[in-house]
Amino acid sequence: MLFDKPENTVSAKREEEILEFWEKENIFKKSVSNREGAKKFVFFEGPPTANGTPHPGHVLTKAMKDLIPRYKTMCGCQVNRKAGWDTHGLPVELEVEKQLGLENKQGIEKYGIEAFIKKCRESVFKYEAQWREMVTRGGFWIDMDDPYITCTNNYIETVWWMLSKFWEDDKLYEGHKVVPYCPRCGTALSSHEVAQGYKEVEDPSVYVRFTIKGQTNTYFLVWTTTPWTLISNVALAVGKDIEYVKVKLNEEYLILAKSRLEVLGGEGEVVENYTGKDLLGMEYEQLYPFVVPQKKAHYVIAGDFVSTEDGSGIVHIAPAFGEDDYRVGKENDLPVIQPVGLDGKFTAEVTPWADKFVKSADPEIIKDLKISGKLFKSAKIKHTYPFCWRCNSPLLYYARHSWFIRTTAFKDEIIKNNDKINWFPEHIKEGRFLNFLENMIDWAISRDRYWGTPLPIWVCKDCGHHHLVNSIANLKEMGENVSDDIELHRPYVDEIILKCPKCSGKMKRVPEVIDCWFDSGAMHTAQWHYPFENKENFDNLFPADWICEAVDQTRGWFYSLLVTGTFLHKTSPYKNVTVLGLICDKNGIKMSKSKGNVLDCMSLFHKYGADAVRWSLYSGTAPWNTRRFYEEAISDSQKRYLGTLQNVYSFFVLYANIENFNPFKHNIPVAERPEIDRWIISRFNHTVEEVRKALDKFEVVWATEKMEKFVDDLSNWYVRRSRRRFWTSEGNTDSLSAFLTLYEVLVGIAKLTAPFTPFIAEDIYRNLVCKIDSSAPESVHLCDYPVSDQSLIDVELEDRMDFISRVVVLGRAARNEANLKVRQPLSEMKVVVSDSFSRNALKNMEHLLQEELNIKSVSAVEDSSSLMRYVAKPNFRNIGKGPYKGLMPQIKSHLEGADGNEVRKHLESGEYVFEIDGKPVTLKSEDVELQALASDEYSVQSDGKMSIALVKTLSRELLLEGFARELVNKIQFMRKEQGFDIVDRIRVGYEVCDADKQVDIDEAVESFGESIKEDTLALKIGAIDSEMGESAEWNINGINVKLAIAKETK
RNA sequence: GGGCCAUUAGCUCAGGCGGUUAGAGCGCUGUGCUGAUAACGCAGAGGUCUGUGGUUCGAGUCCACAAUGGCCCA
Repeated sequence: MLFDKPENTVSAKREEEILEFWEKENIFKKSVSNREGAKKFVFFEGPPTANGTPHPGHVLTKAMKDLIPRYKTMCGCQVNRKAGWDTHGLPVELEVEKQLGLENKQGIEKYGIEAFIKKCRESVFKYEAQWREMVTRGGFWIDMDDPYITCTNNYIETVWWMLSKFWEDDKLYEGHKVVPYCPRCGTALSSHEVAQGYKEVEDPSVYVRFTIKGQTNTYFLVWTTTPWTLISNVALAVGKDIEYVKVKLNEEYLILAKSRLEVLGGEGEVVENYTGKDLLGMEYEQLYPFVVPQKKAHYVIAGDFVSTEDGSGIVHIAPAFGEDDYRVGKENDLPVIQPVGLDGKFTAEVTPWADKFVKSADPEIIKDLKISGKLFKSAKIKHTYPFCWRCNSPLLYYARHSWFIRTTAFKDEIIKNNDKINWFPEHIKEGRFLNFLENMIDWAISRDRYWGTPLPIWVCKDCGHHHLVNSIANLKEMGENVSDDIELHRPYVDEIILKCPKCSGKMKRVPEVIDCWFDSGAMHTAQWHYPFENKENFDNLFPADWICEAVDQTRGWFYSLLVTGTFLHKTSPYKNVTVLGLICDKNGIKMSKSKGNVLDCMSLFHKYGADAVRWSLYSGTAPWNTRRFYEEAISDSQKRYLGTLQNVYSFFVLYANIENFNPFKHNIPVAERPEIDRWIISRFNHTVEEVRKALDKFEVVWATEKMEKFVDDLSNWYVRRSRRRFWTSEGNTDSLSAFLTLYEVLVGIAKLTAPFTPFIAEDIYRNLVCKIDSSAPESVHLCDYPVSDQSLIDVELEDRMDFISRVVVLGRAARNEANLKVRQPLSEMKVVVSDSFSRNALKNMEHLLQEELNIKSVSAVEDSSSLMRYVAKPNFRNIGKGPYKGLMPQIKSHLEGADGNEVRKHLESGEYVFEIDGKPVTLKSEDVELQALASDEYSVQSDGKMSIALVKTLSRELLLEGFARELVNKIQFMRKEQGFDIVDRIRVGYEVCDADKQVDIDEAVESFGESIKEDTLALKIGAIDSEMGESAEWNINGINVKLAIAKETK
């Protein structure tokens, strides 16, 4: 045996053997090192967090991130693939807190920061083994032995260096950020966490009088649901274009929005009208003067968020406790009054309520307002308010101290760089991403947490000088007793005291760590520990030619890369980016742990094979669309593509072994091979061209479509039609051509499919090539990607075959309609042809049609008027381009009314001329489409471009042959059913049940006995005898016949 | 509230330059093959291309508005 017999099914076992082979022979590493010195295709890996199990979404990402680098490698590029791990951040901390049963930051500090971050470090790689297993088993090639890891000293050192660049350029500053904050846990919550904790509650709803300066007895009427924030009030906001009124009510004057007059309960009298603009700048008296503002405060400003849906249309502004408040506060340079501690309690300055939790102070504040006469009205309101999902405390919006990167200072450059990126799909570029960039605010990069890259800023206790440490060397130089194995994490770096360069005082580090998005966004530089080492790597491998992640990275990684790249390297760190869509279940519901609809990838790999999972992710729909992912989709794609390919491959091996065919011993130039061989070779080269074109544009799904079509053509046309050529054992040229052709095409498709389905590709290649050619590369993944040979593409031949297969489709349809099964031979098919191309094609490929349709003769007829009736229609495409463009409707109705057969005759002899509104119109045959309608004598089919007619009449001869073919069919079935071996000889007994039909069957056996015997390996056909097995009654084209068979011992 | 995407056969999806019979796979019905066989082939039925307007000789495709669903941002 020259070739190994392939497994019948795509087995997981085969894939696992291939994995072992890759591992043992280091094929991945070789695929990279082989291309040393070649043009580089730069790929950046977006680092996943390994503190959870991999999800189908990750498999999709990995699959795409594997395909393109494999393709580019085979195209001759060197594609380094350094893996990465994102290791810092709140999710990791939360996981550990849960594991340790800790409930808040106090708990962590009690537990000990050092012990805590040790646990974090362990937890980060808790699922690494599972990730490795998924990545390896999926055939996703990436260098996991030398990954970049965001929590290593090297990585952190580069991040510090990058931060220093921002610092030196005054792009890193201190400020405040209003965050949803849980005072009990002492932590800010992410928007996702906040969304989990909304509840409907009853809160106070109070209207308060703010005394206007310089006007007696006149007040702004202000509404709030958080009375405790009134102490921090610094301004009132109105809508610029909203109408306001002054109302005289009893002895006082109140100002509020005109459309909110209902607040006054229908009382009072409007004495003056304003628009918001008129009120701007008006000053009022501070409500609670516990804290004296350091800047100008307590006047009216404009706010675009002011609405008149509730309240009074005048909004109280406390920048310390509201996002909008903070923003307008900054815009108007208002002070921030924040007499509330991180524990949510008032500080000592607020004498009456010091050390009281702010929300609990509300009733007392209301009481106090009432006593002082500031309260206009007080009630309760039901609304939704966020609570901590962990401890159920009401969240406070709280301005926390934070560090920012001044991204808005180079926003224009960022947007300019975005313009140079190729986005796939394109709409993200000008849509979602640009929208995000245009609404950019400064990037709050600090986090009041433990497990993260420490913000390397030290502050002098004495003179307040700030210093940003930009390297370990710098740390050692300025710090006291920095040990050589210092770990750049809390609490170790917290303990380091620097000597102040200004006053020699002691400097301590600020407590914050940084946002882990900065970590991952720094990878283009930090993965190399640049500039401390690997300068060359950085120079050669920046920027990336291509990156690819899911759509949720638009404001994540895609953004952080672009920001850091633009600032540091003045360019986008990536040139092309493919954005992947969401993974949903069969019902279009997003796959998520909480919904319990996540498919387990490893079991899918085991059940269907990684190739099948991969193909199902590449095909079907474009990668950026939302993708429904479910088992049937995988088994479908397995059957549709891999199963078909596997079948052809097994077929080849089966017969190549029987014939002992060795492709290296024969050489038949393609030009000398039969047409059908040249056809499939042409189709192959065409497919190569299209697949390359698609992949060069990252249009993955187009490539899969072309490949599926090709494999279908190969199996269901080429092999089907050529089957008999593989059965001969005589080694004639025709048979050898077939073997050579199928061999070459199979090896070609193995290479073509290698980046997509690397396992089956390797299997085919190793068996068909390495088995007999020791000089060939040991793996398909070390080969070059097929290049389409233009000289082997024969468009005319492909068109001709296309024409023939259309004739076949029509022929089969005609048979179906006339209820004539293919087993029943027919005498004649007429094909109506009007041009020399079809006439040639028909003549040329007559035998294909005869075999495929079981028809004795195929003839071309020029004139079909006796067969069918024609209806003429304009060829819109042609006419629309010509001078009669404007007359289309008239032409259409004329042609519909005309005698189609007449029109056809005219066209055949040149042109068809008629008049519309007295003007002549001349049409050529390409301007008109003719459609045929059926007639009775024939079974006629037409597809608009051509027509065929099957002669339905059966001669005695055809009828008998039909019986014979039917008998063969039943006998073969019985052979199989009774478990005979393929080579067993038999004798056949028959008995006709309908006496008057006896003669028909007898005659059929007489005339076609030899061919029946040949096909069924029968030695004799006669009456049923007693030694034969159980007889069975069959319907042989309407005649009931009993059949029995017995083994002949020779 | 803002941005973007989607809506095509019972289901999952193609439809690249606007051209008149809108395609594929699955499912369904019928049927074939039995020397690739626990497969597979073929045929048929099945569509007001979400709706309404518009541009055009011609719209699934371009434009406007609307509806429904999704993602993101507030």
